[in-house]
Order: sequence, then C-alpha cells, then structure tokens
Amino acid sequence: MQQAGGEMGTGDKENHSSEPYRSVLKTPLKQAATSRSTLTEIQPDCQPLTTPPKPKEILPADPWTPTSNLKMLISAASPEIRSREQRRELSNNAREVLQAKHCLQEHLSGDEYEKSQPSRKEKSLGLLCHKFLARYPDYPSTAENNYICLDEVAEELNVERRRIYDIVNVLESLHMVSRLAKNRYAWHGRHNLSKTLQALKKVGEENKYTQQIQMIKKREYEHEFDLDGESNEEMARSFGSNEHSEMSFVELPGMEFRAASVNSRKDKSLRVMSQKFVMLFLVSTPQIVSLEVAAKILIGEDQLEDLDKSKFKTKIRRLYDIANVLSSLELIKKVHVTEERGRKPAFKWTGPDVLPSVQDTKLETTSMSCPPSILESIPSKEQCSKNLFPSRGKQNFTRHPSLIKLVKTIENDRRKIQSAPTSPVKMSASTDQNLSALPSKMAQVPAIAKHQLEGQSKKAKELKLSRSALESNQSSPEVVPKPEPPCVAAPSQQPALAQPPAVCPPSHSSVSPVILPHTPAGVSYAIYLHPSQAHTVTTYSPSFMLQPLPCANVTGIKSINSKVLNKTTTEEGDNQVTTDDPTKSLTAKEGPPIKSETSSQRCLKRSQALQENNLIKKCRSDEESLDTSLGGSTKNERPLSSSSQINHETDNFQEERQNKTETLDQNMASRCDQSKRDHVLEDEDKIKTKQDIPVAFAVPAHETFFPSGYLIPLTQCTHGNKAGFSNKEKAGLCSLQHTTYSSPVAVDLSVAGVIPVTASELKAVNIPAFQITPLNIMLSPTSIAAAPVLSNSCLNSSNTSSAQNPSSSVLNFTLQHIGLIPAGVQVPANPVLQNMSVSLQPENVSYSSENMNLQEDKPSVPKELQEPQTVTENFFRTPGGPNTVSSLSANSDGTDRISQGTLYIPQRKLEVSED
DNA sequence: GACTCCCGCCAAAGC
DNA sequence: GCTTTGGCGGGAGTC
Repeated sequence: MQQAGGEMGTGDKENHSSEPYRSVLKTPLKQAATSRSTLTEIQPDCQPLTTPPKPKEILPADPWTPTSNLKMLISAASPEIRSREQRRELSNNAREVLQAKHCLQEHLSGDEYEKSQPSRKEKSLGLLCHKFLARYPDYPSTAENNYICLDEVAEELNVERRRIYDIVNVLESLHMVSRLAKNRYAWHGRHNLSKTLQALKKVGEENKYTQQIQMIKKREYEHEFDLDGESNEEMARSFGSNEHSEMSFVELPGMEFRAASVNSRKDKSLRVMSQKFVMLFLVSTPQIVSLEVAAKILIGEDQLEDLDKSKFKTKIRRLYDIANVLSSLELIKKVHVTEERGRKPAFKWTGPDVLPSVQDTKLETTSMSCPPSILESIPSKEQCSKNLFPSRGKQNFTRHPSLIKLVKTIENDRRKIQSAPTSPVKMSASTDQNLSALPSKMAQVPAIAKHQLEGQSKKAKELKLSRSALESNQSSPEVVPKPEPPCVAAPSQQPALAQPPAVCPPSHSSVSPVILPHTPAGVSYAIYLHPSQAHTVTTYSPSFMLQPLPCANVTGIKSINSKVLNKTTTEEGDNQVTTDDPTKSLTAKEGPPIKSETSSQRCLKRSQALQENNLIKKCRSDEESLDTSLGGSTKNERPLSSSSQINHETDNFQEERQNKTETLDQNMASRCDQSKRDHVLEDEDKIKTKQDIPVAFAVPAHETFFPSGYLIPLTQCTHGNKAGFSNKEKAGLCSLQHTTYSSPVAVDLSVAGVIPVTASELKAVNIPAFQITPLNIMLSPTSIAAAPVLSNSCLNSSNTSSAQNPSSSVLNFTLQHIGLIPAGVQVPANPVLQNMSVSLQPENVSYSSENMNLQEDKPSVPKELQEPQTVTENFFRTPGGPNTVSSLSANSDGTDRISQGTLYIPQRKLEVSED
C-alpha cells in the first residue's frame, strides 16, 4: 500500500501511486467491511475506521436482513459464491483502508503522518509473513478450500502484492502453498513440510552442499576470502565438479507447478534459492549457515566467475528475504557467528530434523529415490522420483551399490526386531503427516539401540565371552526387548514420562568400542574403551555395538553417568530430568513424535552388518585390554556414539525406553558396584553428532555397566541430533552443535571431566549417538594424529580438570591399545588431534577447528511475535579457558545469548551468538 | 560504517 | 496489450 512507502519518509509516498499493480486501486470496492487489524495499523486515529469488524467475521453475524439472509444461504450453498462475497468484502476492506489513509493524510501534517505510519520493522517481511501465516491453519483440512488470492491478501495485509510474492515464493519452495492459477494459490500448510524437508535434505546431500560449505570455510581459513580472483576460480572449479550445481526446483508429487510461468525464471527464483538455502541447513552439521557462505554457494552455482560485490549483495538481500520468511515459519533463527574477522550474520536451523540416511533405508524397501514420507503417500516410485526431480536426471536419488546388501540385511533384521515383543511400536509416518515433521532421529534411537543390543547380545553369545550367562541374559532382555533410547534422545523427547531410567540406557550402553559405519556418509567413529571398562563391556554385554548413549559422556552425559551408577538403583528421576526436558520441548513443538523404529533399526543393522566382524575382534581386544586398563579410571563416562539419524523419539519409544530403563536399572543396581559408582565422573560434553557425521570422542568408560572408552570421531562431529528438540532447545543445541563442531571439544570434555550438566544442558547435549562401529577402524596413525577430536584444549583441560580425567597418556594408551594408533604414536595431550579432519569422505570434513560463539538474533519480527526464548543450557566448560565450549544461556535481559564460551577450535575462533 | 531489508522499477511471462 | 510475476538493486532505517 501506499502508506508503506510513506513510512520510508523519503518521498516514497508518491511512488506508490505509480505502482502498476496496485490492485487496491484497480479493484472495485463495494462493501464497507473492513479489516480491523488493517485499519488499526494504518490509521489508528481514524475513528470510524478503527473498529470495523473483520469481513469474515461479519458475514455470519449479519444475516438479519432479508438480503443478508439470502446471501448467507446462497453463500452456504455455493462455495464459489461465498468466495466471491468474501472477495468483495476484502475489496471493500481495502477500499476503506485507502479511505482511512486518505483521511489520515488529510488530517495530519507530513511529519505526523509519517509518525503515524508503521515503522520499518513493523513492515518487515518477517512480520508480514507472520500475519500471512496467521491467516491460515498450519494443517488445513483438505476438505475445505484453502485458496489464497494474492490480491486479497495484499489488500488485507495492506502491503503491495510484490511483498506477497516474496512470501509465497518461499512458502512455495516448502510446498506450503502451490500456485493454482493466476493470482491464485492453494494453501497446504505444513502438511508437506516434512516431506519437503526430507526431499531437500536428500537433494542437498546429493548436491554435496556440505562439501561446498566446507570448501568455502576452508578457503576462508586459508586466506581472507575475497570476492574475486583466484579464490573465485578455485571455487568455481569446485562447484563445477558438482554435477548438481544447477539444481532446479525440487518438487513433491502432486505439488508440481501448474503454471509454466513459475518455472520461467526459476534458475534465479526465490523459490529455488529458498530451497537451496534450506538444504544448506539440512546438510550442514552444526545447522548454522552464515549468509556469506550461503550467498557464495548460491552464487557459485550460478556463475562463480561473475561473482562480484553487487551480485553478492543482491544475493544477500534475497537471502534476507528468504530468511525472514523461514524465520516466521520458525524453521530458522537468526544468529551471529563471530569469527576472528568479525561478527557475521547467520541463521540456525530450528525446524524439525530430517533423517535422510534413514530414509535411504526406507527408500530401499519401498522406493529407490523418494524420501520415506513421500513414498508413503505415493505408491509409485517412479512417480515420486519424477516429481522430485522432474527436470534433472542427475538429481535422482541413487543408492550406492554397496548399500544395497546392507539394506537388505538391515531390513531382515528389522523385521526380526519388529516381530520382537518388546520392539517399539512403529508409527506410520503416513498416518500423520504432522508427525512426520517431528524429528525422526529421536524416534529411531530406540530402534537402533534395540538393534544394536540385540545384535550384540547375539554376538556375545557367539563369542561366549567370559560373561556369565546370567549377565548376558539380563542385558539382553533389557536391550533386546526394549530398544534403548539413548539417554540423550529419550530425554529430549519425553518430558512427562517419568522414566527414571534415562540413566539406565547408559548401562545398556555397555558399549564396547565399536566403529559404526556411519550413515550414508559412511563415516565411522571409534570408541576408546577403558581397558577395565572394556572388559566389562565385552564380558558383560553382548552388545558391543553402540548404545544409544543417552548420556553421552562427551556431550554432557555427566549427570547421566553418575546417575547411572548411583541412580541406577536409586534415583531415576534425576536422570529423567535430563531426559525429560528435552522431550518435553520436543513434543511440545512438533507435535506427536514420530516413531521410526525402522529407521533406527536400519541404522543399527546397517552398522552392525558392516561391522560385525570388527566387533568380534574388538571385543576380544577389549577384553585383553581390560587387564591392562588404566587402572580403573574412575570415569564412568560413556562413549558417545553419534548418529544423527537416531534422534527421533516416539511415544512408543519412550514407553519402551522407560520399561527398559527400569529393567536396566534393576539389573544394574544389582550389578553395580557401589564403590565404582562413587567414581563416576561427572563430565559432560555435549557432543552433537549428526547423522552423517562421524564423530569420535574420547570418553571415559562407565565402569561396570558402561565400558568407558574414548570415542574417537573419525571424521566429524555432527549435530544433526537435535532433531528432537524443540526450537528453543534446538537453539541450545545449536550452540552445542557449534561445540560439536569441533569434535575436539567433546573429547575434551569427556576427558577432562567436566562440569555437571544441568537438565537443560542434557537436553541439548543428549544426542543419541548410536552408530558405533567396531573399532577396527582403519585410522591411519596420521589420520588419528590429525583427528580434531582430541584437541589440545581437550587434553589440557583434562589435565586441569580435577576429576578423573584421563590423562593424555591414558588416552594414548587407550588408543594404542585399541589399535587406533600405532604403539609408537603418541597423541600429544595438546595438539595431537587438533587439526585432523578425519573425514573418510569429503562431506565429513569437519570444521572442527572453529571456535564458535553463537548468538541468536531476535527475529526481526516484533517481540510479541517471537517465541520466548528459554535457552538455558550451559554448556560444559572445561576448566581451562580456551577450550571451553561456549555455553548457551539465557541472559538476564532475556536475550538468550550464548555465552561466548570458547569452543575449542584449533585455528579459528567462531562464535555464534543469539541476540 | 556496516548491516538489514524495504521498496518499487521494470522486464519476462502469461493471458 | 494488459496483467501477473518476480529479479534486481537503490537506498533508507537500524545497529
């Protein structure tokens, strides 16, 4: 509207009249219905106009004249007529708005008028999007017509249509709306959101955005990134290698664009940009993407050689536009990443987590190229694939041959598991789309844990370890029947459930060092087990595999660990606290958690299948190592396993988990050596591992129950696990993720012994790390040395930490013992693993060397519209300074700003802050 | 001064 | 030929 221009205060007012597409002026205005809100905004002072009821509200209320009654009846009988009537009223509203405006202009002087106009912020795209979204339900019923008339919306919201296009384009990219015809869109709400995100993540992975991001960051590392010259050429080359550099719009079945016009300029379309932008979040491991990086990637895909400042600026502008809409959708949140070079605007993903890799498994069973959710709704694989990537064959999802066998194995295992009495109930995502939106990772955790446990129990039997049959039985029942949600996952997902056992899971996690082939990425990480603990593990539990580490040591399992030992018998509630909170948040936000045991199971099985052999070897070695163990290091920390895909937690899962935990607790209590309990270390590192990112942590093993060990991320820590967290929690997670960013941090924490983690922390921290593969990993000494996991800080911190922190010597010992490093190799307490980015795959390259400080910016939207931030996670902090992980805490002023803790980052200090 | 991002010109595409 | 879309970048507002 014109008033909008007036707000600018620089002569923009006149510009409005010139706008060609001002529908307000073109549309015939008949009725007097007005939009209360609109009028209020526009002309609060205009009495007659200030309180007109909304048209829609008026209609039903005013049928008390013969004419109105007739209208109402007709309207009721015919949706078309009703729609027409509504349009008329909208037009009337717009007309009144204009009149009000004119009235206002007449009665106010220039300055007064300007003052009366909404401020720039009040007209932000984010706020506008909020208003827009408020008009439609998140999950509209398919029965009713959810049509959007751009003209009407523009008028009602009192903005020019151009702005509506911006919003609609982004919504379209998420398939929340679809274009029906000229000036007409259909509102789908969030029904398709989860599907879309899955598809986008998939495509993002296919496009190797992770690599691109890493490349850009790497380049920045090496030298200040300049927008021209060699760097650009280099980048162009790298992008050029990407087959999917020119990815087109990703469509969902049934959501194809109806009008060719929509595709006419899609190469630079806001829609495509939006999708790409979202992809960046979905594939990156701390799910934080700076505008700069995003812009570079987007530009790179177009023409990197043309990269110039103006183009860059334009891209940034567009990204802001997109980000504002995404922020309104609560999919992302503005943050600031502070690096050595300064503070950079960035955005952090706060939307639901998407589990692509899990999807792979699922896809295999049903379809090759479609995301699970999509498949569910679509019978035809071909159709799905076609729709997803109508224009590009390259973008079709192709399963790597090596995965096929694995998938089959997994599927078989899954069937077995599912048939098992204790197997978690699987909810069909198809039944509830909304559910699908939930982080599936969490839901998968239980299944995965179950898988692993089951598999391990079998293995244990086969191996006939020294374990007594009783023990094995105990463990197996617990494990097998009830998938153990990693404490992390479980907690985050289930709030209300008072299942104490959050701790218990750890016990289950009697994890022996294992390396899990990671998800799709294939990243694996190794876990170092304390000899003594390892012993326990091997003998004790059949489960060699990973356990969901509800309380990953690294991440902040501390409370868990200690609790595990201590509370296993006594207090379960405490544990729960940690677990519960996350859950609450999770459930609250996304709705019913999705149970995807299948996915988790798949993950587990996949890893198992690949690594069974390794596990056996591992177990043996572990047992041997037990004797030589570090002397009963007091650390009870559990190894963290990370798998981003395991995050989704479902109600069923929780129930099972609870049951399991209870059982475990009982078992553990009986088994637990009280004295050892005392030794439990309180360390918490919050490590977020992500689905595809292999993370290695060094974690002190839990005594009896949990083989303590060091988890060594072979590649990179991922943060994808936050899936299950609510936005707020996710915010916290983000920070965590940052932390995770540098795998070293996690290690550090675990090693050093850490600060007790608060419940909130646990939430953030609790990221089920499940995929552990047998340690057979093939890390070359060099790679290990390079591994970021063990950072100086880590080691240092460990030194400083008073708690039972394994010393570097211990670490070396363990590593050597396990075979991760040659006997001659020493991991310096300090730098040893610092710079390593052991990525088996390019994608897995970790940015671990960055120190980040996360600051979340408040959305541009008015505070009232912003969700209150309750981030209170304090991250672990190592005693030593530099390696301290940044903590996320709510500032007294309410600006949840992540304290600038330092995430241990070898070379670069990266801070992410929330404003 | 840098960051944000609103605003609206204007061209492409559609009807 | 008019309307709808939407790329684009100037420049205002904010920090």
